[in-house]
Amino acid sequence: MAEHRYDPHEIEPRWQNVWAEERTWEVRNDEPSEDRHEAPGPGRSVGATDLNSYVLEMLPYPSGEPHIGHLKCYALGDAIAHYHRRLGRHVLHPMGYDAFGLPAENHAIKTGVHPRVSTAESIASFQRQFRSWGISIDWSRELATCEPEYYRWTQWIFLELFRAGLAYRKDAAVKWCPKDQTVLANEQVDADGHCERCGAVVEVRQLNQWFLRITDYAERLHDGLHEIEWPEHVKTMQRNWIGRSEGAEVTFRCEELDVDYPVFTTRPDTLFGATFFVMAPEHPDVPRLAEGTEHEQAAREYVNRALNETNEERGNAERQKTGVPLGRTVTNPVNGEQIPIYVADYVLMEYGTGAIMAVPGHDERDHDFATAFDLPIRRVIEPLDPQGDDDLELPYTSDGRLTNSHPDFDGMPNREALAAIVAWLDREGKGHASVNYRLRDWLISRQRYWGCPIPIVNCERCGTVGVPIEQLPVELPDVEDYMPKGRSPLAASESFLNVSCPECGGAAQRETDTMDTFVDSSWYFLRYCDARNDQAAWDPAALKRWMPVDQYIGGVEHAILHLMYARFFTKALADLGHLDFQEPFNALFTQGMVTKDGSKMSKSRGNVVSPAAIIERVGADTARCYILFVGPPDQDADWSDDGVEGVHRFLSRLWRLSAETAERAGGDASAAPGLSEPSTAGGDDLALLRKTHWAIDKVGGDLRRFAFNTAIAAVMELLNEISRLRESTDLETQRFSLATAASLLFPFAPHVCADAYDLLTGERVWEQEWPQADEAMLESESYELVCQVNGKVRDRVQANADAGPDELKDLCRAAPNVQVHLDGKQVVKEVVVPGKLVNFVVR
RNA sequence: GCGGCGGUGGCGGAACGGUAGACGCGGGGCCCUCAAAAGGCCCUGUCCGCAAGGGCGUGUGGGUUCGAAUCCCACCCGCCGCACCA
Repeated sequence: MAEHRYDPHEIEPRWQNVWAEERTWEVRNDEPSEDRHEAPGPGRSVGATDLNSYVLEMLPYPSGEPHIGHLKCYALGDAIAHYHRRLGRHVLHPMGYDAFGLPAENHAIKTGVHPRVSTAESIASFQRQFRSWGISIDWSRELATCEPEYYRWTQWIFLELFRAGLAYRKDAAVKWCPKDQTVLANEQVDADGHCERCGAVVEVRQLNQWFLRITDYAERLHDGLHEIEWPEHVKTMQRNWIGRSEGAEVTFRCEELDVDYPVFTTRPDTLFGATFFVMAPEHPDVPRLAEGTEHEQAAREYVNRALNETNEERGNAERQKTGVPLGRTVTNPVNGEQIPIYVADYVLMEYGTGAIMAVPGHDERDHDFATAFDLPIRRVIEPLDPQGDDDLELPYTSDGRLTNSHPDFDGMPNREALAAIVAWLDREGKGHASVNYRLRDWLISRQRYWGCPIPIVNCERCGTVGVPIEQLPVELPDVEDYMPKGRSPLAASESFLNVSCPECGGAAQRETDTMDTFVDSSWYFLRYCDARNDQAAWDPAALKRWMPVDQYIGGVEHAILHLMYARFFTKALADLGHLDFQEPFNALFTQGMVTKDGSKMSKSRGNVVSPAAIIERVGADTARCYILFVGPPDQDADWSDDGVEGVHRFLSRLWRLSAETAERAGGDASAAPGLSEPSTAGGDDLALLRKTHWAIDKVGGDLRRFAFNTAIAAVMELLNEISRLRESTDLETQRFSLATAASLLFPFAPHVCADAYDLLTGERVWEQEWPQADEAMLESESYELVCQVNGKVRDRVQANADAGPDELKDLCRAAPNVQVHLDGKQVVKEVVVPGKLVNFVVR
């Protein structure tokens, strides 16, 4: 017998070539929506709407080479895509590149290579590696967000939003990174006020910026979470980010200046306890209020200091409260009291109205401030049933009943009083119930080169004018100097900058900011559906066929931003009549990180595992299989080179046994192709067939719940059994079991399984229906009955599958070691679980 | 502080309320070999015992149950997200 040796470096390219040449994984938009398999098996009732499936992994940011996290993500998605195909569905499984953005540009600045060039190189490297991994991508739909064919439609979407009033420009205090020389989105600044990318301390600047009105969608983004199958923690993060609070808007009036100041509060029940009023340093009325008072100078100095503070300093709740009185008062609308106005940095301009009513008796922050400034603290809620000294002290933030408020409300439970007070305010025209959100509008302007140009022309006569659709794309000019200098490098290109106004034809200038890259990735999943369309962003029929995405896969790091923005775009585009669905991703799976020696891989730690090196050593199948085998895919997994060897041994054994078995069967599988299950069997043959059906059942179930690690373990068990029963089973039984093992493992290790299946049957495993477990084969005629006494296992005996409870009890009672523990005792209860166990409770 | 997730052998991890530790790694022993590599077979939670068998075991303490890693209560520890959001 010839020596059979598993050689992934021969096997993998060979099958990759077949798939590339035959364009196996391409799907068409005009294929009839019917089952791909001629004869759907029993239980294969895939509904009409289920016949198309869209499996999508988050598109990679091409920088350098793919890392191990990419391997995990695409190994995961590929397994799902293959499984869906084998269930008879058409599967859209595309790939693209999120190719604009700061990292590419920074890298370019460092190395002197133009971002267009370095990005193209990275993309080429990603393509090469993805192909070497053998992932089943429809390459005909490949895209990169930096291509004019793509960003033409990014610009079109921007203009649609602009026309709908959802893209607007305003002066705003924005976060400015002095190192990257650009404005940052709130989300790109960490909690301590550092630039997320370079770590520099962020400053504040006033600039005229483009925003997208995501706040209009706060409520729908919040409520829409109910209808999608996402991990609970991701939904929670999104809810926290949206930050919905119910409360009331209450108007406080400054009589001296004749101005109303509405505030938002979640606690209108504590209104009678408001003893002062605080404005944020950024509040536009602060200078005006202080003007002419003895505090004018102090207020100005305080505001200046506060504006120059970093978020790190300002965000610290622990530090002593600071502030300055403005020398004015406002009227508390519920009791007419005049309460002093302060300016203090613990109040944020971005949230609510930038001003608050302060209730030191029932809010910790207000209490801190009142203590520091010796302001009155009034209790207006008392505990119903004081639990300890804490309840009798202020601030008291729990529920209770009203006191010191007003005869109409005193004594009322505070929740009830809250509603009653809001109703009263409403009647009096002094306030109303209100919902407030933490979410802010999305700042998309970037003073950077490597991004999608904002398709706007600024005309002195006509104002802000959108570029007409037929003039799109506004191409990114090929400038020499793309170093950021505080304004966009695009402004340096005269030919780009100076245009004639699309409306009046007069001299005008282009907008020179580019868009945040999150804009590019907020709609790419739509473009895949119709990636080569040069007449429109998509044909609605194509979206109807594929959208929404059935299964989206990616890292948790995108739990908030990317996923929120994509949802926002979907809702906005639906409102504009371009889409007929509200949520882009029906189901989401978030994969865990791959670590090395327990910590995150990084160049500085020197613990980076390169996918290319692993594949060079053991092949793509092993690498893919290992990363899915090592643990549940949603959890972090530690990379172990020894563990990889174990999986390599397993695949090696699968292939070797298949090759040997095929040879013993005559090596003419292709002459008589096909696979059928041996019909009559007994003894070990039956045992092996049973194990095979057990594995079919197990792997299918595990795939449906993303338990890839146990699915692979089940195939390992099956292979161990095949190997163990090698000498005592028929060749046909072995052939059937091995081919089934290859078939079940194909979604994880496609090359070796395609090869093994071909050797054994002469057929293409990816064209085969997913195996069906035979119910009858899942049950055997006897099983091991567990015999317990007082819940402890004392013996095990063979029982017939059809034995009744009495028979089982007798069997158990007769077991030798059970008798020992029953001896001299009285049985007070007998528990029988047919198919499992018998438990005698004795005294 | 708030919210979420988790804690099981030497390690990664399995276990619809029903045999804890599947599968893999690591370790030990053996076979094949002149030798090695590769491969194959067996053992491997822990303590007592020659063995049969028994005791103890899923972060801690309680509870529910014939039976708890699993359900409930309290607590400890770890990770992640948010955090002066009125």
